[in-house]
Amino acid sequence: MEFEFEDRCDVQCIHEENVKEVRANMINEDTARALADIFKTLGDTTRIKLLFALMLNELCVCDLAAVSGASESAVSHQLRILRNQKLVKYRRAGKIVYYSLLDDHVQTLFTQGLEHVNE
Amino acid sequence: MEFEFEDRCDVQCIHEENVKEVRANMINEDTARALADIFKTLGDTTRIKLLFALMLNELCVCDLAAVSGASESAVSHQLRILRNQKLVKYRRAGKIVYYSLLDDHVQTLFTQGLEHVNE
DNA sequence: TAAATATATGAACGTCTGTTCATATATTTA
DNA sequence: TAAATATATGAACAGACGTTCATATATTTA
Repeated sequence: MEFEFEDRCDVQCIHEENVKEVRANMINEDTARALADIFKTLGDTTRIKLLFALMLNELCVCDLAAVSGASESAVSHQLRILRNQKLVKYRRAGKIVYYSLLDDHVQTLFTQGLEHVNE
Repeated sequence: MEFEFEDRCDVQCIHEENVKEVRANMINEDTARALADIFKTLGDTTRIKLLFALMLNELCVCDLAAVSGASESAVSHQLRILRNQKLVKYRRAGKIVYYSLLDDHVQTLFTQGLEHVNE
């Protein structure tokens, strides 16, 4: 009884038609989260620099630290995040690990992002 | 004296040629930050849902709360962030404020992002 | 096999972020 | 003008995040 009308919205201003239609075509929870996760990964200055550097060349962790200005430990931590998001791949050559972009999605996203910035 | 050799890197593994070339073409600090800021803005599930809903229709705050599942207050806070990043615009009609996408950059970025997700 | 080197990782710490709750503002309606 | 409605905003709080420092792992070299 307490929640007899729980399915009725107490807000008056809703445009039912619009809401109904949007709801029917709405992005689902998982997709929204996956999308947010990629953008979240791209939403950090250090990672932006790492990815931008890798757009120019395959580089080892030391090199990445040098060009990004972050410590090697910080870079290593961030590279793990980029690996988990399947944004970079790596190959080991002795003691050294070389990182590179996994595909060209990053390039495309950067270009689109910069287009938004430059306006 | 203390920092007599401060410009010499104590790391041995650096590939000088690569680093030099990458440094010369590196993204600058401000651009990296601006880029990170957009992606950071897109890196939240609630904001993803709001933007996705607005891709489908112009909507008021109440409607956005209804379709996103967030409270009206939370939506209002997030809309401010989207406004600041110039991702959405709004028009007032009496008591009601209608929001819509400012341009189609969001659409493009979403599409690219989803392409990365679906692989 | 021991030392050196390159990278990775866990814990700790301060900062940032998103939500909630209370309240303020703006507009309409009675 | 007072009450109601739609939205906005500030403070507070919990949780997430990025860095640092110490340490572990992997590989090479002596």
